[in-house]
Amino acid sequence: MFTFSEENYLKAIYHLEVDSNRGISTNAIAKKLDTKPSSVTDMIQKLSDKKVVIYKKYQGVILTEFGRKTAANIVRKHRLWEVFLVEKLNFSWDEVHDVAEQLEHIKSSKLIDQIDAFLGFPTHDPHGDPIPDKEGNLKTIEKSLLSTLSKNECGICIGVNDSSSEFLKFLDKKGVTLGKQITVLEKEDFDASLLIEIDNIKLSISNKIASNLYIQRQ
Amino acid sequence: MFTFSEENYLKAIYHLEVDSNRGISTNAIAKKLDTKPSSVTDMIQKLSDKKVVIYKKYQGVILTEFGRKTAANIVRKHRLWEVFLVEKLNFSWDEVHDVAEQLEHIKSSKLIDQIDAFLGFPTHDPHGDPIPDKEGNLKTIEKSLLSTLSKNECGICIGVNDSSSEFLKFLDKKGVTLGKQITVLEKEDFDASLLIEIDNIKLSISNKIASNLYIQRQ
DNA sequence: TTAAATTTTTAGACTAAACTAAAAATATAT
DNA sequence: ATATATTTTTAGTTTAGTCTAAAAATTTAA
Repeated sequence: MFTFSEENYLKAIYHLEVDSNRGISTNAIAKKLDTKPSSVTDMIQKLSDKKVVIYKKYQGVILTEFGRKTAANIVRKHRLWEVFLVEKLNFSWDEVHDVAEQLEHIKSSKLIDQIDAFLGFPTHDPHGDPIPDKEGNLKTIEKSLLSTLSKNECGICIGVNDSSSEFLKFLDKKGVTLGKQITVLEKEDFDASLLIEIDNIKLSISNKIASNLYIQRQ
Repeated sequence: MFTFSEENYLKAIYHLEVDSNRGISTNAIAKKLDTKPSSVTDMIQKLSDKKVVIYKKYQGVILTEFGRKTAANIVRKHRLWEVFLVEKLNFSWDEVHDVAEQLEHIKSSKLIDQIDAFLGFPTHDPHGDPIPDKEGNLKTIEKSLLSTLSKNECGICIGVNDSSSEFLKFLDKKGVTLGKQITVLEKEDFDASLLIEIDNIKLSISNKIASNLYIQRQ
């Protein structure tokens, strides 16, 4: 069994491993968790004792298979709770994160299995991120950044890259939500902004926005 | 804001105050929380600094108004989660306690308000205990122990005194659940056991059982 | 390839929440 | 009313998780 703190470290390492094939540095973990590198070194020692990471001094850490599964399970709980909050309790997608950060640490396999079933076994959370299955595997779907679509291409909004509250609120305001069909009408050479159509409404969006929205091409 | 540990102390004191009109002793709290009296003294100092209890050395503690409301709110969360687990996630009434002990510490007023609404604003938990409202008030209903009913009296099962897993499983096995109508057919002088009727089935139960079941007289 | 910059670890300290053992206060019983 | 028993508090440790400051290792750059 792991403490809340240990679980948070595992989750951070899990997320950092996604876009890195080398050991995860002490500094990177410290930045992610907003703590000090010396604290990370201490905790890593403990996680190593518990066989969830492999650690050699100055070499960074990688998750063991056991560690990866444990971390995936925490992510699974986080994302299932997010779906629950949005689908059943009328939370908006920018409100769910802090509460899910707490709920992900509740220990009860029956609880999370029942939540899973209650929600109809969802595969993705309200930000479009995939939900790991019980074994820690996740099926990814083909996704492209909106900014990579060419003129006249269209697709379905399936997720966000930046899930900050500000960005999500902005999207809500513009009527951009998961499942919406988006067509690229124009691409502006000058500033790389896009003119898109969504729900028969034309909308001009900056490249920054377009680089943070995932689309499934059609 | 309170730590999990502080919240558990508050809840223990709140429950102990129900059947006591004097200060709650260090020993009583230690027994309730399965800890040592010296640990209780330490924690009480801290709770006193935080203005949730009034404490004089060797005199026990009482909750302040603020403390009482804080504690009632934790109990409110615990009981609402219990209802949720039973009504929505198919938990049986003997499985909910441990999970609710964890869920009661989740900090989000929106979450608990939405759960409340989602459940249709229930007034009692699956063991028949009343759910405090947002202000910490609870409306009690007229309840009697089954053992106090006379021959030929009847009533509705509305709660339990002992909510141990063993007792609740026993009741399930015998078909005794909340809302069931129970009629006392016979009272045995010899051992104070009862012959009752429930769902047209006759059942003989010991005095110990009858002293742990709450009934609303009809 | 050596000096400078960066990263990482070590050492020592702090806080929260628990513990044990012993001292102090209070309650009880003859 | 005093001795005994019980309860409560104090004093000193322990562990988890964090911190700062300084030392050590590694990386980068001239």
